[in-house]
Amino acid sequence: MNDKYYLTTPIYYVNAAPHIGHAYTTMVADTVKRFKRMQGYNAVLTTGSDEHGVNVERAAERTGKSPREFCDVIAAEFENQWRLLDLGIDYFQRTTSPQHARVVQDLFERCRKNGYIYKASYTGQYCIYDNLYVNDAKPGDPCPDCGRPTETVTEENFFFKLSEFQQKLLDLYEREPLFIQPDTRRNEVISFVKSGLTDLSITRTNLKWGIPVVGEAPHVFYVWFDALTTYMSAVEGKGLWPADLHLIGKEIVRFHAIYWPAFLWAADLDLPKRVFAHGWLLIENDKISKSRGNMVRAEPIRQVMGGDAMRYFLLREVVFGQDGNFSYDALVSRYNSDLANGLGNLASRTLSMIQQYRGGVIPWGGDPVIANLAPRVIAVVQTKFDNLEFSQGLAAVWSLISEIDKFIVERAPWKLARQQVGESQELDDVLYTAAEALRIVTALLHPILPQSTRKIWAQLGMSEPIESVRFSNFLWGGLPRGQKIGEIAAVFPRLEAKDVIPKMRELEVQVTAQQAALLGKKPEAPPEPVPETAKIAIDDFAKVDLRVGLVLSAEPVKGADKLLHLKVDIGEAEPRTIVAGIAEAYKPDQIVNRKVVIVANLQPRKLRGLTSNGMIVAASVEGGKPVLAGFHEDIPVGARLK
RNA sequence: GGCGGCGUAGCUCAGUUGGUUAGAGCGAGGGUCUCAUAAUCCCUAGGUCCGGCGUUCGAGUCGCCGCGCCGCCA
Repeated sequence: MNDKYYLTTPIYYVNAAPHIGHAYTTMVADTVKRFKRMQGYNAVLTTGSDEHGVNVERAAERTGKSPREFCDVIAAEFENQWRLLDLGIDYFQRTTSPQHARVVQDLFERCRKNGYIYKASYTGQYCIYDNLYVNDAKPGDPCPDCGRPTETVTEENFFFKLSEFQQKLLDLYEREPLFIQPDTRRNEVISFVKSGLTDLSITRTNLKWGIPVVGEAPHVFYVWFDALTTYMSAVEGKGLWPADLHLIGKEIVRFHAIYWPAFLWAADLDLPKRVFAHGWLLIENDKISKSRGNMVRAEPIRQVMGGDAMRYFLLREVVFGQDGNFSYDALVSRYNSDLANGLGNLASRTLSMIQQYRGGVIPWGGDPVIANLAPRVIAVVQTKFDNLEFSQGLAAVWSLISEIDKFIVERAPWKLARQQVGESQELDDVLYTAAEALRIVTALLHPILPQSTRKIWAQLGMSEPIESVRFSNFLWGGLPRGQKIGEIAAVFPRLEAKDVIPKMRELEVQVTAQQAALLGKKPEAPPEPVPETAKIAIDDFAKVDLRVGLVLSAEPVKGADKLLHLKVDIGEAEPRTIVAGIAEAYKPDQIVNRKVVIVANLQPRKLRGLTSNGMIVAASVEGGKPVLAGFHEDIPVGARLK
């Protein structure tokens, strides 16, 4: 088979540096590409950057660069991110490429020749940030999407006769249910189109940073006519159009499912086969946004846990098409339970038994149970991945891993090795079955885990590169007998959340600062690193004896600027001696006679020769002075906090 | 306000065209093996399937009403 499979990601707008949301789409695209290649397709992947528009002009101005220079920097940042993540990008198309401009102009001419373009005057409210006209808005109204003020625009535009395509679009959705997926998006699109389509303004005269309309200066193409066309211009003359799959985010469904097919029809060009809109990645159940300070980048995760860990998490944990939640906790937890304990440990135990019991040479044998199960899993994975149901496909692979682990325990090869010295067909059967199943699992996971499966493949001693595996000849028994295994090393070492998460957070701050500099933004205060504290049970809390205390006396501690020596009555026979690090915030007379909160069962500790029997509770922010906890209503000394 | 979707064990979710004791993974508790990354394997969770009414011999699974959340549109 030598059929082509052409897929795309959206082209990313260069007003922001790449974050995990961009990486998500692009990694999924890379996964699909690798999977399609395993099916024998000549799979080709395009991504790129959307570089025109007022926003970019303004952003460039802020950095003192020309728009072109500014775009060069940010586009390079995206390309570099994809290279670091080892994503198989075949074409990186920039809307500022001259070759792209030609294709856009050609598309326009075709539409015009066919009578779908006309000139008209337009006055309306327009949001320059979202590149959207705001229907029914009055001057001064805010943009319903971003809340920023809209601008009043009056100009002569070229319009596209979108209204003529209403029925044709509805017929398309009816005839090709897969054209726009998942179903919720499809329903939205259908109901939108049914409600009626108005013609679309596709040029601007008040914009300089864009592709000129030939012979119609000062008209310049405006966002969607320009941006969507990259999917074609990237592969112009390569025989790859139409695209087999456009992967997009749910926020741009309308443009891909309505505008794009209409443009292509108007120009007598072929339509893409399939548009799939995924959901948003939420961080702690919140939309990713700079203002919320919850930005997560791919780079810290890649550096600390590896790109494969991130890919696995996103494809397994998030149902593709729905919104999904990202958290470092969940990432580490998935990594340990599935990759380290599951796949990694299976590889480790299998290979090390072959090493110990058979001198590192894979014996010949078999077991019908696993041998029969494996082809079924291969079939399921193909179906699920074809439907972009990655989490379900992965669940199927892990069900096989679990069966293999079970099989190994039932047969107890370590016992066979002890009982039957030397040759033993039964032991050979178990070892071959485990190794062959590992080979199958490894190859199946290659689209998801390209780097680590390459390592396991080498440890199995396979001579052909894993990239050359094809489903067409991917059968049980393909592991050659007598093959010498490679050097064994843990592919997914267990990771401790408490070590790894702070490391990623630290890198996150660094990367954020670097990118801010790149975008010419003044270094903002680093987003408050919200410490992620582990959840505790109520019993844990009950261990802490918190009491209401009255400060009887306070005096400075000699030789210590920060410490106060306090006597605090907490309802016991004798007042407690407590040494507190609050001298910079409170003078002794400010604190005497105040009711405070005391940790009464803290281990005594010696400070500057004084023994402190407890701790005073205060709140503080990084670099700020402590503020004592207190009460608004009166409460007797000695009362317990619970 | 209109249209659509969702609400199932602590967490994340499966639950086909309505049918015997409602499932999986993770987490938690107990046990086992020892090849392995303190990994694996086995056992254990008794959850008003958002609430109410209805259709039916029988509803998590259909209908209506209500509550809550979300998406698209206005």
